[in-house]
Amino acid sequence: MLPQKSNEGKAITIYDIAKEAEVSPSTVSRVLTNSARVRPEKRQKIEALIAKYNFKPNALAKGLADTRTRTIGVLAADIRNPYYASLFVACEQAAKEVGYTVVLYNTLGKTENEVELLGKLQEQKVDAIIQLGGRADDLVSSAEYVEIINEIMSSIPVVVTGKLDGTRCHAVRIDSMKSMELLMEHLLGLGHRRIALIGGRRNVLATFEKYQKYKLMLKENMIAYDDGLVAPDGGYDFETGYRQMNEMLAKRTDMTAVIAINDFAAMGVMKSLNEHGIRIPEDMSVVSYDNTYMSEMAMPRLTSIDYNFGEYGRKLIDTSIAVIEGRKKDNLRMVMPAIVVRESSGPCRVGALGKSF
Amino acid sequence: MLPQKSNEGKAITIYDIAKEAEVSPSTVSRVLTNSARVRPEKRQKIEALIAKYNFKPNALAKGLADTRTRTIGVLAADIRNPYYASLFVACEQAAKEVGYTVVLYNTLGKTENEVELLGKLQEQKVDAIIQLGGRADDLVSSAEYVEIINEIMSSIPVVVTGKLDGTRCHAVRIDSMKSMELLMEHLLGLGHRRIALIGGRRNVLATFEKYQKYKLMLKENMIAYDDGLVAPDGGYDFETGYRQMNEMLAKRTDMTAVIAINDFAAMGVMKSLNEHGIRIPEDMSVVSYDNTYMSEMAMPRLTSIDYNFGEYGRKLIDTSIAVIEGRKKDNLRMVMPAIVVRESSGPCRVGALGKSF
DNA sequence: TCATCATAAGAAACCGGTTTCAAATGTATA
DNA sequence: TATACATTTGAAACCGGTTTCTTATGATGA
Repeated sequence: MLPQKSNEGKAITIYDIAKEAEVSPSTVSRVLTNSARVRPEKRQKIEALIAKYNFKPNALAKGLADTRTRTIGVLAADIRNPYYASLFVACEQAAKEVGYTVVLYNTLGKTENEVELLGKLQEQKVDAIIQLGGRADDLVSSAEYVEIINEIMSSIPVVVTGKLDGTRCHAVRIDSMKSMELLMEHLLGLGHRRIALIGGRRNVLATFEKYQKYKLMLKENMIAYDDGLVAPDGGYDFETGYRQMNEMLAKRTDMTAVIAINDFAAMGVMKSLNEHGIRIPEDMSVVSYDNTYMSEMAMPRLTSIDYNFGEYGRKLIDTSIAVIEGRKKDNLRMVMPAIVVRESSGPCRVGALGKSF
Repeated sequence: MLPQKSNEGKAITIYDIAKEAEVSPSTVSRVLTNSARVRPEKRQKIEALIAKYNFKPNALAKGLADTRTRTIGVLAADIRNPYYASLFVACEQAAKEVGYTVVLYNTLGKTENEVELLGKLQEQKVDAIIQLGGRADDLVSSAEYVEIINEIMSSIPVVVTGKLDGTRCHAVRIDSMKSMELLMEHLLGLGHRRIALIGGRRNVLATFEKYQKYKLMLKENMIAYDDGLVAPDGGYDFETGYRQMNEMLAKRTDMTAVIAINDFAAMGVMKSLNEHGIRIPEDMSVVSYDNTYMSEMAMPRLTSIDYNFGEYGRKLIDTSIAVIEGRKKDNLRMVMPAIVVRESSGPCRVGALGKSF
């Protein structure tokens, strides 16, 4: 019943347009890409037909001919994590602004997926690859992995959020040292001296750096490093935060503040504290990293480190394109974190005397 | 220093392999696609070269030649929402199992983005498009939108999670009626009779159906419908849950249970209740939809409706491929919800007498 | 009016695969 | 050994664009 468009089944091509406009395909292409002048009357006729048929040039053919797809592949550890989701959306937005498209694949934390998906991105001839998390965030990466990345980099530039010694790939990183400095300054300023660290694995670069900075700042403030306040390596999830807080509370209760490795872990920490009848922030301050929407939803709302995803995404895309176009860029760019203070952190209520509960 | 692979700069092609193996490109293609028999010794030689160079056939060229890309485009409302993220990951997994790839675009809830991205998917010659949320979930869709979808459907099948009257597109939907039935049965069984509804917009099909079922079940249980217990149209976010609960509590406090439209809204509801000193579940039961990770993190943990994302994703992909391959399939498939009971819902402690706080 | 030069547009090659068609090779049968 | 038939294989066309090269057209100046 609907008025049938003439693109019955098969999609229409540049040749169809050319025929109807009585010009050669080359001319249609020139109008499409605006790569050369075309006599106004022909241009108009062609543009009218493009509009009439809602013609969309085949991106596959375009990519084949161009050897440039204007597509950037993004490999994320897990898009269900709001941290990566936010960063991905930021990349998507930034890419759009400069006429690029991003395609996303999830590695789900498995190295074999990572390798397989890198291969898929190569097949698809993306112009660059951005790695969000994954193996490239490790403190030291395996020789095999480095070799794989190096082979890919012989044809496609790779940008990571960590670092990859032994490769020439570019990196955009958050200044983890600075982020720990912000939290520690905040807590020390509130009078806290026994500060616990919950969640994370120190074989991840960003976590390692935080740990280092934590120790450094203790020393600078004449506070003895206390290994019992640092939870052993764990994960970055709710369960880890909950379990590690429980375990620590079973051994001691003299800390007055907790730094959780991210919002997920912080939620677990808060649940544990809650179940122990420990009030936040009166009895214990809780702060975290990432400032996802969970920071706002927590009760009380969480003091957290914000990364400015918009800027982060823009820098990732920007760097990728700079490398694609062969413009030289510094191999490492930093994103500056900021602290967002909310109600989960408050003045230390404990004297030098001891615990309050 | 690394031993240089011979794919200096340019990626190697089927022709390079053919030349070195002293066969024609056709033969290499046959080995690649396993589409015809090839003499074992040649096959072996070719396979050795493919491995040696880690050769990856150009997906663009493949797609051009095949007019089949084995790619399904997914248009999600917002991947930062764990609901869509989980569903997307489920699709990704299901697609992988059947040799397909999915590509994701975010509409961020804007119709103009949706239209633009649909166009991009057409350009990329995806074999099918899956819409997660967006305009296709509306109770009634605009004529222009229907026309756009119809035009796309003349070349690419579209599968939606809502419904689209006036198009022939397939749908995979959650049985919203059933999901409300499960929650109501649960609450009624616990003795609740004044049950509030928070969050959501009734111009969204799934929300409308829940509302209808809510009214129906009240009637079946001889409970008078009370408009004051149903919050006006709002959003699906934390802020809406918080605000609407606050507003309702300002007017009345006689309800004993709240059904939130999703976990985000439920978190807002819980915050509001918390600030009013209303205990969960002793004073008020709270239940919700989606069963995302927030259900587990809430304090107390949330009773929520689980959708089995794995199954949902599989059905979406399955339907898409069935349509691509021209196998007839029922136009509508359902996903059955289940209730996960946790600590946020408990027996109604209020007699017919009145409120408890 | 004719030579000169800039501009516009078409023909054809190319990107890297797949597939059809026909030819070549090999095997089985008479 | 000749014939028929099944396997393998290569040549060439094709998918739908872009781009180089060449030619045709139009404008400018002498």
